[in-house]
Amino acid sequence: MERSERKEREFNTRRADILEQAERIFATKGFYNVTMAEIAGASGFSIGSLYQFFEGKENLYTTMVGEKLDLMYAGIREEVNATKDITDKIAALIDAHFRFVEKNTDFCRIFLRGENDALSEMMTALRRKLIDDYLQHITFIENLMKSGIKKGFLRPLVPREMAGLLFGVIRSTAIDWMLLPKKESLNLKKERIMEIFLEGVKKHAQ
Amino acid sequence: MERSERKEREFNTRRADILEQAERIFATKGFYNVTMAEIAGASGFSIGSLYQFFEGKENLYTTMVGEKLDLMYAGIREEVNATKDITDKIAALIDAHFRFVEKNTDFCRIFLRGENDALSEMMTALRRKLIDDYLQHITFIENLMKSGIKKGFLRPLVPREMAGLLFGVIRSTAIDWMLLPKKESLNLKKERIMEIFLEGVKKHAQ
Amino acid sequence: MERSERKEREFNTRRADILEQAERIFATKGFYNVTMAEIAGASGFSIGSLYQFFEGKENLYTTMVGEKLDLMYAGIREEVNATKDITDKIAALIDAHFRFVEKNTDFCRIFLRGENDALSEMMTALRRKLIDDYLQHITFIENLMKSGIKKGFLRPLVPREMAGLLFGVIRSTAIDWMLLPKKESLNLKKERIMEIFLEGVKKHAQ
Amino acid sequence: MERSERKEREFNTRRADILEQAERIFATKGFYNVTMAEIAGASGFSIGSLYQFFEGKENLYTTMVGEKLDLMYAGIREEVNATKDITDKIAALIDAHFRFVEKNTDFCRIFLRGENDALSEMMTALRRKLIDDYLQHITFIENLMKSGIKKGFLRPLVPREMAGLLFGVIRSTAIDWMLLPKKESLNLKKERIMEIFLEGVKKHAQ
DNA sequence: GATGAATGAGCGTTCATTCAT
DNA sequence: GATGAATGAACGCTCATTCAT
Repeated sequence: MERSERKEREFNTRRADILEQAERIFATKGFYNVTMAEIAGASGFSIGSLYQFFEGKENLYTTMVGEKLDLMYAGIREEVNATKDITDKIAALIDAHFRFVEKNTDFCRIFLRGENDALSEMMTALRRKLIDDYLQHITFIENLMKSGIKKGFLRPLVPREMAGLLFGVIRSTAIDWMLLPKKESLNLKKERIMEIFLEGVKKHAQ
Repeated sequence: MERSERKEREFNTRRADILEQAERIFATKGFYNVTMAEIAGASGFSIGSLYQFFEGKENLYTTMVGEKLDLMYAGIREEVNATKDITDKIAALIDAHFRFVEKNTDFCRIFLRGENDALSEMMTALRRKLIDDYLQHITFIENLMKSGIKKGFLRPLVPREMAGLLFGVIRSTAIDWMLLPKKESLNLKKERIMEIFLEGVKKHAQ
Repeated sequence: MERSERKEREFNTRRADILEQAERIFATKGFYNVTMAEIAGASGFSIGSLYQFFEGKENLYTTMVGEKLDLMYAGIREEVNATKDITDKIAALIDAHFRFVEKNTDFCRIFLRGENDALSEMMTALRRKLIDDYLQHITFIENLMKSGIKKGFLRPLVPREMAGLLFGVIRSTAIDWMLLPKKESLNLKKERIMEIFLEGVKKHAQ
Repeated sequence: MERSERKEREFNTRRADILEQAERIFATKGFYNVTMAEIAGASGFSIGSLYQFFEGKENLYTTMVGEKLDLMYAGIREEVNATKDITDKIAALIDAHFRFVEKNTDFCRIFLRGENDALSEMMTALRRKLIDDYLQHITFIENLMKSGIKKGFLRPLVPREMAGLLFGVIRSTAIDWMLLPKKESLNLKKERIMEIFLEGVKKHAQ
C-alpha cells in the first residue's frame, strides 16, 4: 500500500521533527522547565498533536533520550569496528565519542543536568536503560582491552577496570569541555588522553 | 549580648537541621519532586519557618548544595596537604574523594541527576559556583602535578591536562560505583587508578 | 429515482447501526465518559462519518434516546390497545413495560444515571421531550382509569392520580430490578403489582 | 485544647459552606458541567482551598451526595419512629420524605439526572452506597409492613413487595412533582397515596 | 463522499509563597 | 517569633469538531 507508506513516512518525519525540537529545548531548560506548549510551538504543531506521536511529556522525553543515545553508542562502535589495530581502535573510540559530543552538545548537556528522577515508571525505565547501555558500552571497551592484552600490546591488568578508566577519562574530558566556555575542538585532547592512558604519567628511568 | 549569641547558636543549629533533612530528601527525589511541606515535615518545622532560614525553595537547595560541596573540597585538600610525598598526595586525593562519596552517596547522587537548571538567577549562580569550585579543585591538582614534574617524579606533560585526567578517572570511578549495585568499597579501586594513572596501560619493552 | 432510494435506504441502515452501538456504549458509560472516537470504532465508521449522520455528540445522544423512547411508549400502547378488558389492559401495560425493560436494560440504565443536563439547547430539548412523552403516557393511563371508573370497575378516585401511582409502581419496580443483582424475571412482579394496586394493602372486615 | 476545637469548628463550618454551594451547583448543572473554579467562586474560597477540604472533585461530589442522603434517611426514620400507630407511621414516612424533597429539591434533582457513573473508584463507591442505603430503607419499611400484618391491620402479602411498592409510589410522586412546573405542595398527595395504597383502586361490592 | 490527523479551549490539580492569627 | 491555611498561576492532558486530502 503506497498510501500508507507515504503516511508512515510523513508520520516519522513529523515525529523526528518534534524529537529534534524537544532535544534542543529539553537540553536547554531541563525536563521540568519545559512545557508541552513550548515544544508544540517550537515544532510547529498544536499541543494535541504531540499526543498523537507520544503518550505524554515523559514518554516524549524518554523516547528522545533513549533513541539519541542508541545512535551515539551504535555510531561509536561502528567506527571502532571499522579499524583493525588496537591503537587505532582506541583512537576511534575517543574520536567518535568526541565528535558526537561536539555535534550534539545540547543533547549531552542533558546528562550534565541529569534529571533521571526515579519517581515515575517511565523515568525509572529510562534510567535503567541508560545504565544498561552504559554497561554494554563498557563491556565493548573491555573486549577491546582483552584483545589488546592477548596481543601483548597492553599490560595484563584487569580489562574491566581498564575499560572503566578509559571511558572515565573520555567522559570526564567531554564534561569539562562542555562545562568550560573555551571552545577549542575536543579532538585536540585525544592524543593526550591516549598518551597518558597508554604510557601513564610517571617518569620512568631511562 | 549573651542572649543574642544563644539565639544565633540556636538559629544555626536549626538551620543545619533543615539542611540535613533537605539534603536527604533532595538527594532522593530531585529538586522538582520535593515540596516545601515535605522538608518542613521532615525537619520538624512549619512551612512558614523554613522561610525564616531560607529565602525560598531554590535558596534552600542551592545553599545546601553549595555548603556541602565546600566541605567536600576543603576536606579533600586538607588531607592532601597533610601528606608530603607526591605519591601519598595523589593517594590522599583519591582516598578522601572516595570516602566523601561513600559517606555522602545520597548527596553525590544530586550530581548524577544534575538539575542545575539555568533558568532562575539562583540556579545559574549555583551552576557558576559548581564550575568555579571544580576549576579551583582542578587547579589544586594541577599544582600537585607541577610539583611532581619539578621533582622529576612525573613526566613533563601539560599539568592541567594531567590534573583533568586524574580527576576524570576519580569522578568516573565514583559515578560507576554509585550507578552500580555491587557495593564493595570504592577504596579498592584506589590502587588500580594510581597504577594506571602513573604507569599507563601499555606494555613496555623490558 | 431508484438510485436515491437505495442511497437513502443505505443511509438509514448505517444510521441505525450507529445508533445501536451508541446506545450500548452510552448506556454503559454515560454521556460524558464516551468519546466520538469510541462510537466510531464500535460502529465501524470513521469519526468524520459520524458527523454526516448526526450534527454532533449531543445530537447523536439525544436522537438515540428520543427514538428509542418513542419505540417504547408506542409498543406499550399498542399492546394495551390490543386488549379489551380493563384488567387485561392494566396487565398489558405492566407486561409490555417490563418486557421492554428486560430487553433493553442497558438503555434503561440511562435513566438511572440520568444526565439530562439542561445546559445546552439540545439537552434541554431532550429533557423537555422526556417530560412531554412521560406526561403523554400518564394521560394515556389516565384515560384507562377513566374508562375503568366509567365502567364501574374502579373506584371514582382522581384518574390522574391513579395513573401516576400505577406508573409509579411500575417504574419503581423496574428500577429496583435494574439496581439489584438477583435476576428473576421482572414479570413475576406483575401479579403482585396488580393485586396491590387493585385491592390495596389494608385488611378489610370480612 | 480550646484552640484546636475552634479550628475544628471553623473547619467544619467552611466545609459545610462548600458542600452547600456544591449541592446547589451540582444539582443545577450536573457533575460534569461544574468546574472546581465555579464551586470555589460560589463558596468564596480559592480553588486551592477546596483541596484542603476535599481530595478532589469526585470526592467533593460523592461526599456531598452521601452525607445529604444519610441525613434524609435518618430524618425520615426518626419521624416514623416518633409515632406509634401503623397508619401514622406510614403517614410519617410519606410526610417526612415529601418534606425533605420540598426543602431539598435541588439536591433531589441530582437523582433525576443520575450521573452515578461507575467508571472511577469513587463513583462506584457512591453508587454502591446509594444502593445499600436504599435497600436499608426498604428493609425499614418492610419491618413496618411486617408489624402491620402481625397486628392484623394489613393483609398478609409479601412484606418486602409491599415495602417496594409503597416506596415506589412515594418516589414516583416526588419525581413527578419535581418534573412538573405546577408547584402545589407535595403534601397534598399524601392522603391519596395512603388511600390507594391501603384500599386499592378496585371498586368492591358494597 | 469518506477519512482521521490536527486543533486548542478547557479542565482538574499542584505547590511555592504569603500573611493573618 | 511561629504557624499552616489560603492563594492562584501554571501545567499536562482530553476530546469534540473541522477540513485537507
